[in-house]
Amino acid sequence: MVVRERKSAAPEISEENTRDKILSAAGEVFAEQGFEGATIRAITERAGVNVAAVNYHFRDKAELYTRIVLDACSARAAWSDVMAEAPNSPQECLRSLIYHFLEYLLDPDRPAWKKRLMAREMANPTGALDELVDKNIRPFRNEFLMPTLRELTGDKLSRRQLSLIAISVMGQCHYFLLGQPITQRLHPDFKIGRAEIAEIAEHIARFSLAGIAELTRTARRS
Amino acid sequence: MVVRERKSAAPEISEENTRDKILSAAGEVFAEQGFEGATIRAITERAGVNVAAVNYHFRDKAELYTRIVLDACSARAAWSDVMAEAPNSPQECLRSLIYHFLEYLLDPDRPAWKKRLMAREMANPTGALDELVDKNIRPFRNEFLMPTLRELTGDKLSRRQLSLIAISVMGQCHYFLLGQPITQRLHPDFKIGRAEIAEIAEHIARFSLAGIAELTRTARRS
Amino acid sequence: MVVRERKSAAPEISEENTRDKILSAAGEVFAEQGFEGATIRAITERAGVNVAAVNYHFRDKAELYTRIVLDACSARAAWSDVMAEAPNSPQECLRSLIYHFLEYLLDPDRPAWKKRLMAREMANPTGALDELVDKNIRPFRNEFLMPTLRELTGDKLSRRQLSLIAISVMGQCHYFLLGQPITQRLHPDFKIGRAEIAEIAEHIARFSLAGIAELTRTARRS
Amino acid sequence: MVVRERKSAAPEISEENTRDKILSAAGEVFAEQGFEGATIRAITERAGVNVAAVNYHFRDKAELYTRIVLDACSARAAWSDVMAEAPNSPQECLRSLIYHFLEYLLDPDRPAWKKRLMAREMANPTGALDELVDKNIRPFRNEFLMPTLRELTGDKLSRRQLSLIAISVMGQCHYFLLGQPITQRLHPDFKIGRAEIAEIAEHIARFSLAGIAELTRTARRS
DNA sequence: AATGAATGAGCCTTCATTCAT
DNA sequence: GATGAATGAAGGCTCATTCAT
Repeated sequence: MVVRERKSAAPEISEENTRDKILSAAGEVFAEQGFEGATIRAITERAGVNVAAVNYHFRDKAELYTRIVLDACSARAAWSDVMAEAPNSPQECLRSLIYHFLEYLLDPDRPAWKKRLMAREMANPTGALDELVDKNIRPFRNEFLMPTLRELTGDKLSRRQLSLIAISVMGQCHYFLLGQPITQRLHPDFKIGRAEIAEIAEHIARFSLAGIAELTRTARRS
Repeated sequence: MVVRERKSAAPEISEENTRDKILSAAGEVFAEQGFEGATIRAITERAGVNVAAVNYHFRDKAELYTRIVLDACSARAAWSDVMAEAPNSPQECLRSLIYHFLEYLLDPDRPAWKKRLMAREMANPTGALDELVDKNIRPFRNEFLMPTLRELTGDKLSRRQLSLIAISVMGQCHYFLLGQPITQRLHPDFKIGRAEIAEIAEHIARFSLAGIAELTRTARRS
Repeated sequence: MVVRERKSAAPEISEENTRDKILSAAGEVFAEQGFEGATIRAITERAGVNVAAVNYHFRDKAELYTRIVLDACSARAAWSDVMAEAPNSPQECLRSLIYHFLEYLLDPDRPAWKKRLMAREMANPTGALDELVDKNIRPFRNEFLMPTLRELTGDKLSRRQLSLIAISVMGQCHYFLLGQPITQRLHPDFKIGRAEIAEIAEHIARFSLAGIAELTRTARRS
Repeated sequence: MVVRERKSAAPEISEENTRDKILSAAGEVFAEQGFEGATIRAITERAGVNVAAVNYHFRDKAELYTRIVLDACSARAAWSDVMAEAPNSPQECLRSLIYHFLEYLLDPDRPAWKKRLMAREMANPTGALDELVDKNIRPFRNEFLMPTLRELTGDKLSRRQLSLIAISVMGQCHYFLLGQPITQRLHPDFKIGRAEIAEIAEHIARFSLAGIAELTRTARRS
């Protein structure tokens, strides 16, 4: 379809090579259609390359998919860097954690298909999820969220209760990504931009801090 | 379309008719493989019936899928019936709502594939989600959850704030279904039985009531 | 779509490429079985190529059929070229027209299946007939036959009468193609070769010129 | 679809039985779609009967088709009856023959699908044509048309020439049936009712009588 | 006589992949 | 590195037919 003519002897720098063109196109298509629904032809056509190119550059359709999902789900930066300037108070710390976790999930600067793909992978794991959890989610929980929660609750709560609280916090955040098909239907005019992320983070933080405080208070009584 | 009455004198328990055999088999296959991944042949083979049977009893692969998803996602009873014995205090009412919503999502008596399928459809909508939201989710939110939240907060909060609270509540619940692939990886020994549903519901209720109270209190001050 | 150039040094005569193999085979099969009766498998098997080849080179079974029918029905050359050396007298002109029209329909050098296919399409239109009429039949009638008839009749006859005469002339010719199943049964030993075409054309010409003259004469009297 | 209730104990006379309903419906469907294109389901649905009824009353789809084609192609009455009042002059006789042959082919009182089916069978014989030719066409030609032509031409013409004349006459007539797809495209507003049949017959008669006379005259000279 | 359910064969099409260049 | 052509394996669906009632 799209014929490209090489006119200059010197290879043009701005011209994406076939491999990259495939990666971009495949990300969108996989995000829209899922692994089974996407076809190699749809990908190569959108990329403007030959059908055989996928099998040439990547071994497989599956191989290409894995490569793309892993890239889409990898964190921007290590949590420790993001959290560097975290304030002293555990309340502020949780607020910051929630904000950055939300931003990790919903960052409007990231191409939409990456978020879509991550949501897809979370609901329907194909193997990339293990790596995603190991590299991003579990460190966030174990090294940042849980310590903060412990600090907030003293040693009043059992591990089980702490876990439930962690789930409550992360669940509220994740829901904005995973539950999007539902929330979009319930609130059709609810858009998520940079401002909304801040608003939502503030809401979740206050909501959760109150819940944590309450659970801690009642635990003290028992 | 196809109405069937069993009039045979001897009640044959183990004998299913073709239509039902297809429904059972298709549910599992769709849950395992998704709509695109499932093949009619896989379904009919597992059901032990002819390939053409799907086309005869249901019009389409898509029609069969829709029928199954809607059935898998439909609430056992109308929310109004479930809520009949709801107590007077709005706090208890919210507690009850959360419990029943969680039970709707996680009911251990339901075959596992139904929950899997519901999660799949929510993360990866195919058209059946619209009906699912219209019939189950939206009524729950608009006719039960929101009124209770309004009662709990008086008229102190804006619609936006109420919506965020509703999302926080539903998000915590939904996360136990949608986020299962993640929670299973984070807490490998976390099983969800009848007892856990009660425990989780109680946790979410207390956590959320505190959050609601706090947001209401701070709103009053302004 | 698919442009192909043979650049190989050795002119391989017997080797056809896949596309051409399909065209040959499909022509015969369609002529024998009709569009509905023919199966892609029958075509590809006879062509000795893969089933998917039809879909690759032509989009559809329907597309392939259309392509073949249009090719089978297209005149060897434009009528204007054929008529270049037409003589001056309108009588001779009509004679020539009839001959060339008959030759277009019955040309013994054309593979028999092309004629069969043309007859089939004329009796059982599938959409290709529209184009066939527009490109071949209507120009012949409007630009060549009708002017000649007008010249032969002066302005003595109404449009309706001229149309009927045109139908009489074309009907006699067409009948040798369309009515072949009947004429073969009535005259089993009636073969149509190059000589017969000339004989038939001469017959139709003399028969028709007399009819035209008679109709013109009686019209003059009124 | 169409549920029919038997209310009266006595079988109603006006109610077509299943067999007849199939015959009516099948005629139309076969005429529209051809043998291969028609489906048993289309027929039984139009007839308002069960799918299995065709195989029950007729053995086959093929059997049903044959039955219908034979019926559609059978002549209304024997030619000898139709020709009873034929006038003495051979000219008038030919005129009458042409009219009745045209009427046989185009009779507006006959359901349109019968004509369509006959045309289909003539262009694309499936076996019923043999009987059609034997019973209707050949007798017309041999016992009525040829004798009249012989009378008109004396013994001036060879058998071959007489045959060609017969073909010219019958071809003009047949073309109004077989060539309808073409004539409709060339003359979109050309309808064939009872009046047109008379007009066409008169035209063909005068046209042909002149042709015959001319061929006879020139033959005499040689 | 008539029917709803069920069947197996087969059709068109599409897909991921490979081959020759 | 990159491509157009070609392939075999299914896949969804439809069809004529038969079975049990």
